[in-house]
Amino acid sequence: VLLRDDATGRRSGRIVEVEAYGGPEDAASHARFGPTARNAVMFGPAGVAYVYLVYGMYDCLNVVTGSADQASAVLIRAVEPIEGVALMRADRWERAVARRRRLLDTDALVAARDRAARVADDRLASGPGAVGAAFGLDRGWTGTDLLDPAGPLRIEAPEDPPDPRTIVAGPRVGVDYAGSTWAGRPWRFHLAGHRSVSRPRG
DNA sequence: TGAATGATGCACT
DNA sequence: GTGCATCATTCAC
Repeated sequence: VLLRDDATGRRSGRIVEVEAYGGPEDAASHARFGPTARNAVMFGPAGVAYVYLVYGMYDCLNVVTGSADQASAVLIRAVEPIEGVALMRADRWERAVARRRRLLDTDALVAARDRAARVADDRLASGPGAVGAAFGLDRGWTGTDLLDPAGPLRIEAPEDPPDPRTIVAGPRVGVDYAGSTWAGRPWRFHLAGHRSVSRPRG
């Protein structure tokens, strides 16, 4: 369960989709160029957040895993909202407006807001960029200890863990640039048929 | 129902 | 200068 609990309120959700990224040897990983200013936390202790900006507008949350020399991480790709749905929806909408501030006149804004309001609660955090938006995260959260039971952003074990047989493995999304060997590794994991998964058919 | 596309900031070569 | 661990919208069928 991913949980944000701070002055902004409390929001939580079940993690239903992730991707594993290896260290420098993994051609799809941000660690592939070795340590840099952006990925430095990947080369540190496990359990801390690594948030990066992708395509100039989406903040994506990773959990650093393994030892410092392994420099591996897990991308949180989708969450099923449990608490704080209204907060998630508000933050998501706020970002959508910021993203399109130059494009929309009043009528288009109203139409976009109506469409956004129709997005099902189940799908507010269905995708790595959507997780970042729903939980109000940005790169400033990089370095946060996600295992601190009193921290503002953390990961906890669910009371009802999923049956391992319902977990599906498949290739990672959007990493074709890494070449077939690495792009083909089945390192994306999601709950079979879950409504909050980013690509139910993937 | 699915493919194509534009938006947008920055890490990296 | 190139291209990205994405998403929402538009347009084709």
